[in-house]
Amino acid sequence: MRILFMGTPEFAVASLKRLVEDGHDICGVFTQPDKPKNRGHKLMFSPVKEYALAQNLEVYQPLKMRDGEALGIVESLAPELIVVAAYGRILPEEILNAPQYGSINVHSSLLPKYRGAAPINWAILDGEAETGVSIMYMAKELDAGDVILQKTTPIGPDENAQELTARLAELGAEALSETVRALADGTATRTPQDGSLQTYASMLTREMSPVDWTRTAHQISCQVRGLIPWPCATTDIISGEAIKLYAVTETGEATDARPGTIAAATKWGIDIACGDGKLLRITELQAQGGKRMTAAAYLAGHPIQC
RNA sequence: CGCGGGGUAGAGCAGUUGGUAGCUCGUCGGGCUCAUAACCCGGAGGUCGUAGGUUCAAGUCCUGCCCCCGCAA
Repeated sequence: MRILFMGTPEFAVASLKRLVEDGHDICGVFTQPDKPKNRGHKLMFSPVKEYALAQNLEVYQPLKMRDGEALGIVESLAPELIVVAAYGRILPEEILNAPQYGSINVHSSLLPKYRGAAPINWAILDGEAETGVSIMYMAKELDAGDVILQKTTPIGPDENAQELTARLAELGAEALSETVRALADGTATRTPQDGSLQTYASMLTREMSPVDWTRTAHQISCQVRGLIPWPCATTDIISGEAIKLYAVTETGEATDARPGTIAAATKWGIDIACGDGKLLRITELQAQGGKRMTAAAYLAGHPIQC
């Protein structure tokens, strides 16, 4: 099939890669304009652009979607289908409806739950037991289109958002592959979303970082895992300054220590008392100016007396 | 030239007013123990990121470069 792909971050690369490997004719790739990133304001290509260039695909980076230029490109490319995966822009209906098969989106949640910008993170933050991917038609309203195919996967007890994102990228690519095949066969179905069940996954912010140790060990674990790799959960009870928490485990051990106090600091990690009287063990962290390291390594240079 | 922090033993850190480097862990050897990522004793291991400069003397002051981290985007 002749497909126009739109996507930006690493998550989208898996889907584009799968379409290429499935032998589809990728007539063009839309991705966000190069922006000054990182220190020194270096101009960085998006992961999708890097991959597309390596595959000798035509890359387009329109600044605006509604000034007619983008539509002009779409019409000239004449795709049979548009596939969008984390493109990061709202597309006007003229573009969505241009291809004969329409436009479909790879979304990393089980719609109608977690519409919006950070579905993977919120699934973990909320302590969901499972999540998944949805392939749906794109509608005017964000992430509200009819669903074609969904795939479900359990969330591991120690899995963080970064790891889950990588898995869902693959799962999404798989679902996308099947969907495109079904569309071509004419066997694809479409199921309207039950709007009454929708939830919204808003963007993450720094304000979500500080850990409130009066919450339960499990809730805090979800917070830590859900905010990886950004903005990360932080706490200042270890050194007085904000330290990012990268990995924790629920030991299940009970403690009578006051929430937010360090119960133990060993080579296995730093155990902190939580609001439900259980211990949460910090196993990986990052101090200011430092690199991410194990709790044991941190303790070697920052002895804690408790 | 966006802002700031940092590069010292395998890892994490300290290093005072400039006088040839210490700590914790690991590692190696020995001991103890039914046993232990436990404990005791002993040892090895560093051209202090790199290139110059100032100085009788620089990890410690000055300059260029490389790399890392955070913020911001």
